[in-house]
Amino acid sequence: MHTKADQFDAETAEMAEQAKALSHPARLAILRVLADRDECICGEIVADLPLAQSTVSRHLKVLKEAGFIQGTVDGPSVCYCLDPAALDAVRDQFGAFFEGLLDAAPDRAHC
Amino acid sequence: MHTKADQFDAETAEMAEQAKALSHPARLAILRVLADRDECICGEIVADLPLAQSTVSRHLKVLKEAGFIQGTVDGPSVCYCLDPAALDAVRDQFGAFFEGLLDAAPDRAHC
DNA sequence: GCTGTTTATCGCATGTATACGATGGACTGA
DNA sequence: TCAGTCCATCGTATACATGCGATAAACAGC
Repeated sequence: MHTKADQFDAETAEMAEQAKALSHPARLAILRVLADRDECICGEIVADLPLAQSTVSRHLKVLKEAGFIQGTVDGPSVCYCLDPAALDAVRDQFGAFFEGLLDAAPDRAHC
Repeated sequence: MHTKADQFDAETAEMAEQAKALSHPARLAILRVLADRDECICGEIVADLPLAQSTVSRHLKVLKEAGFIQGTVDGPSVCYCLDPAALDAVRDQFGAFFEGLLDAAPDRAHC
């Protein structure tokens, strides 16, 4: 067996999954490209990254499975866009997590 | 060669590293334990998690290398604590990242 | 010094992630 | 229909991640 993630609660597991989706620079770069450029054609993303087309496609799949982006077929090409609602939710979740840590931590510097 | 992370800018690479440190439920659980409990002895953390001592020690090392926690030797045991300054910085960095995405994205729903 | 406790590290096994080229399927336009 | 374009997936290779038991290193107390 490789991972024991099952033994943690669902919320924690979900957050870890989301962090994992953000844990590769190529995927962060893809998100930035989608936010910055006015188009979202897959081919343009590939052209912007120093990676092979098949590799970028794989990263796009990870981001899609994590819910960060959507992809719609547009004739021969595919249009990828950010999912603002999902990003908003994830931002709130991470924000709440860090707040929870920081609320309890600062007064406990016994180290 | 396995990763091409070198081909992305340092800021992106650093953020990916931090996300990777948060990408396992055991590590999120460790951070919560350190925030919630009034002690931070390694042995207590091990007792709280469904993992072997050696595995927890490995996760602690990852969190330490990412800067999220500090460990100080206290006699025979080791006292781990959150690093509030580091957590604050990471929270701001992630917050700014998501804000940057959301500022540009919402009006671009061509998908 | 010896012994027991505590934690880090090593060795090993297994599963996952990343990358690329090659292939295939879907669509467009001649 | 046929050729060309675009993208996803497959196959393969390699590196990393996770887990455990066993062992080592550091310390406390006797």
